[in-house]
Amino acid sequence: MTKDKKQQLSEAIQHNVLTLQWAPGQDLDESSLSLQFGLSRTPLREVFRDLAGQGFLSQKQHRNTRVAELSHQTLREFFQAAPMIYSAIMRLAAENRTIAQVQQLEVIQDDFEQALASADGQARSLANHRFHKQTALMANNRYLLPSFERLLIDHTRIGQTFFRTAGPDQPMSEASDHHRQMIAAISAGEVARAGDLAIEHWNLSRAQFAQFVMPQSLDVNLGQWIQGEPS
Amino acid sequence: MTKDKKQQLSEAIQHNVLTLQWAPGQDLDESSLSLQFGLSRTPLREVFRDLAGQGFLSQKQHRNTRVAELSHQTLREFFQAAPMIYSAIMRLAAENRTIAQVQQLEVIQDDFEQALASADGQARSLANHRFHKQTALMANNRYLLPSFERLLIDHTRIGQTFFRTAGPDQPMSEASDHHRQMIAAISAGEVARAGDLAIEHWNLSRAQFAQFVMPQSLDVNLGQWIQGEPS
DNA sequence: TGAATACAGTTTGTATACAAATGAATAAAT
DNA sequence: ATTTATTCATTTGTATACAAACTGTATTCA
Repeated sequence: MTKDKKQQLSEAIQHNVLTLQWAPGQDLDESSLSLQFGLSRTPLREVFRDLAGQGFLSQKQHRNTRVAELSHQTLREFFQAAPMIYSAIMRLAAENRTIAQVQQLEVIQDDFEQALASADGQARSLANHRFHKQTALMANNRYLLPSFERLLIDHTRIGQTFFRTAGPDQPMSEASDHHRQMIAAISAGEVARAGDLAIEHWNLSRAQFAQFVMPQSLDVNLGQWIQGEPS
Repeated sequence: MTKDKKQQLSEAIQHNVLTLQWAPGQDLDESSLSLQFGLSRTPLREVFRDLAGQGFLSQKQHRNTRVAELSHQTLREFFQAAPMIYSAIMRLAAENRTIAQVQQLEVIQDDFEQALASADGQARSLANHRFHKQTALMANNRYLLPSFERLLIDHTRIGQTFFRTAGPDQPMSEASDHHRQMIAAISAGEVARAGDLAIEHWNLSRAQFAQFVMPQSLDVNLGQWIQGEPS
């Protein structure tokens, strides 16, 4: 019944990164974490390496592992890639979904709506994360997955502010509406419709990004990227 | 003067995987490799983990590390993702390239043409690999990169047969032509043109893939069909 | 005979001790 | 006073011994 310690550690780190409880660029301490989780440094470092490979952490030779940065350069790259990848994932999900996966997605969406009703920003954001992660699972494409997951990590981190501050009003319920429509399109195998919904959903997200305040207090006008280009 | 052993090991593994000297699905032996490279198992396993994260190797809990598989399912996913990603990378390369990078790309292309003139299939294939890897570097997008690199790994592995068997005739010189046109488009910052060239180049590649006729019904490792030589 | 199980050998995973590298603080020099 | 060396404490990287898990073979029992 005892869960795998490495798994626990990995999930804890992911949670802390996604919720911004660990700030972008923040240093991690091997010895304190290994003490905390009852693991020696060897397996701990393997978890670090995995998570660095997935985009949660970043590592440099002979330097301490840290939470992956979120710079203005990062955001620029984000906007260049996100619409295309999100749309592709949604189209493939509509193409390759199984019935069991659709049912699972509906359960996750129920959780998301419950979270929206609550005041818990982290719960909202993480539920949203899980929704999109499930669509990626349904897309079932090992080549697209790593890029999508990286985008989703940073999307979730940036969206934190939005989910934390906003009440369950207009834009929130609109996002939830989109999710419901996505489920319908995926379930019906409407590929083009699913792809269009991804774009639509994405355009809604753009508004959230404007509220994001850079942790390292870089005085960047996010608007310039948001107004920017589609592609 | 002594190069980094881990780096050497990593490059050797990548080389063996890309050239099919190690067949897809083939088991790796930790102790023999650690002996061979004068490294203990700890750093060796870290290299394994990195390369598994990049798509060269695959790992499962309590099972030996192996060369990443190439199944019929893999190929299906490959065809779903490749044109879009290749095209996006090429467009971004045209958008973000620096002069130094273009010059570097020209050097790589010279190498490629030299390799085509030779009879060395591995050299041809690896030179082609380096060309496309350089375009990905120029695209300068951390989100797209991991997906592109995974595609390129398998593209190179599948293309091996083509580069090994064909002489420097029609399709080969056509590929080289494409490369030259890509350099021109990227250098001139012609984004749309670069994206179109990627699609065109990709359509040429499809012909190469046709040489690999697999039994559609069997989800077998491609490796056993590919490998022609001992050792 | 055949299935299940127990055992042994091999391989993977973890802990820990030690080596190498880094960065900060201090001392020396121009 | 600023720059350049030097030292030392801290942190990262590696080697190795040991523990846990898997695989194949042999043995037992129906």
